[in-house]
Amino acid sequence: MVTIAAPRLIDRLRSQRTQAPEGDLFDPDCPTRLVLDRIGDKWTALVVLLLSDGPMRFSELRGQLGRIAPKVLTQTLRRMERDGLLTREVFAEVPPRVQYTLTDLGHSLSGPLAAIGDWAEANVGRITAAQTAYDAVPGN
Amino acid sequence: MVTIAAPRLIDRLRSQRTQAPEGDLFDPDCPTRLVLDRIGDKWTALVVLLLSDGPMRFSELRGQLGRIAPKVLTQTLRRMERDGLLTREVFAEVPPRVQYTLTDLGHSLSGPLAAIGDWAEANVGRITAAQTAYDAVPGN
DNA sequence: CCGCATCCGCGATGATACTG
DNA sequence: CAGTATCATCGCGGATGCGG
Repeated sequence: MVTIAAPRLIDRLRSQRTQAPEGDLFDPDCPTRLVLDRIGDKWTALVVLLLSDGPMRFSELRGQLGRIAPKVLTQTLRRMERDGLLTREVFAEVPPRVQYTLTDLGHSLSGPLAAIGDWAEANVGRITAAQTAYDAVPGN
Repeated sequence: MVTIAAPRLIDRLRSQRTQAPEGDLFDPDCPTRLVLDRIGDKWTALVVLLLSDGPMRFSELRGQLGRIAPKVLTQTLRRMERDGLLTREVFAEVPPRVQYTLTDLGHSLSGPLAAIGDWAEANVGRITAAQTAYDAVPGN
């Protein structure tokens, strides 16, 4: 029933790659790997999805994420700012307010990420089922 | 110029969630988080993309991935097998041969993953540029 | 050829407490 | 409110060597 196939990446892989256009995921030395690392860290993907709806401030993000240490959230946001995924605006008010806004680059990532997220939410059941089935076999 | 938005996930987040249909990414206790962890680990995504083109054996994967320790590849493949993403077939030949094949579940993941991969390859330049720009500012 | 066993470093994550 | 500082942990990922 499932007939999705991965197109461009694999094609480029099969053909002898002489010069990657921009980046090559399968080149161990290509910084493209860094992108996957970022996406894969525990919070970046969630932050992108949250901010895709509009700017948020620190506490809002913290509340939505739940159980994230302030230090970790700061680290995540700083790294994302460095990567150009979001911008940070500090308002000299009392009480202080800091607003985080997704850049165009960040917005362009939210689409693919949402697809992954939807897939995850749709298929958790199958995965956990597969896990228990696997664990039920004595050999494993 | 970029106008992509993340749809369903956020909608579900905004509306008071009484009962998630299957899983809820923003619930800290939902195993959906595990999915992101898997995707985010260093090799799973690449393995899915490689296998989306057809079955491969251990050594082939190892060669394409480049610089992966056998132990780590084994761990990755076992975990993916447990999660129901691929199947493992051992052929009693000399020399022995072990073939890894993507399941339907695994194939259904390759689409979204390829999108992420394409995004990564297309935007590495912007990211690294943003990084050097960020690092050039004395304050950071 | 496949991959298991052992040892290990290190970065990511977290809990807690404190400050402008 | 929005962080910073400090300490502790934990498991990924890697190196190396051996076995079926």
